[in-house]
Amino acid sequence: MYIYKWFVSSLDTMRRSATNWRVKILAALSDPIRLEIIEFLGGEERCVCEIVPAFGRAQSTISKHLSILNEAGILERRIDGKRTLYRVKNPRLFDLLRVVDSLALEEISELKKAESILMDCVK
Amino acid sequence: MYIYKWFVSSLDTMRRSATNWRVKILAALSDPIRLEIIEFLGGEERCVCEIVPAFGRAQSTISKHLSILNEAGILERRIDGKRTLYRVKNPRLFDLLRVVDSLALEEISELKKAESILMDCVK
DNA sequence: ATTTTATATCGTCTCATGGCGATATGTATA
DNA sequence: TATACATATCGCCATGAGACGATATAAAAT
Repeated sequence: MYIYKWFVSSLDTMRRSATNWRVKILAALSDPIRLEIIEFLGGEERCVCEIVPAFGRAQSTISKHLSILNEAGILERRIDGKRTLYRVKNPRLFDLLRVVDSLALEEISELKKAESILMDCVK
Repeated sequence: MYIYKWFVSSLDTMRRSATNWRVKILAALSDPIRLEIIEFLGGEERCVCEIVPAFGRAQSTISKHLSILNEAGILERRIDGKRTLYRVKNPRLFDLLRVVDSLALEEISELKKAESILMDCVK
């Protein structure tokens, strides 16, 4: 039953093109809580019981975010007894986030420059 | 009027944290059409009148996608006469997409492997 | 000055997503 | 076996995003 479900869903996923996978990964990353979960994990493996209290959200909410990251192949899930542990699957992800950061910082500094020019005009 | 509007909106944007900028950039990228627009542009500068017919969507739809990419700081807009030209602002973006690709390809090959194992079991 | 062309914006519809409490599932403990 | 614990899933609501036709704006051509 479980295996069947997984098999069907993975076959379904196979049918998606590489572009759709890219979208899936990027969509999984485009949420503030999910980005913070990734930062919270860093290189460590942590159980849900550690992650949930670190964010002021319902357990079901965090669980769903973790599932989204897991299904996008960003996190890896490991079950140990009654606990579930997550970790960032591929450290390349941090390279990706660093590039995003550099783009974001550039954008912010550009806006700051524009703002100060406008401020001078107003004076 | 226009400058005022832009000023207010940029101040508003300034208030967003770096994390929100990251989310904005990633959200702008997490759409198949927008990714294809970026690929279509490549390193070139193209006008909307070239982009619209390349996708089977309404002009208003493409225009909105271009605005989203522009507001996220991914594309740059230049007006020339009655035409509007767009280009990818920062070539680093392509580095980012290449990293996403490598993550996606890894995921796909992992699924293919799992699929073939399951197929063998079924035989 | 009117019309045509190029693009952005608006209003509306529908569908997807995030949030939460409640419930299900599965493991450990008493 | 009953109970507590850890986590995932379900059902619902509210909000947001994408699609599109219609309209607005603004430059170019007539």
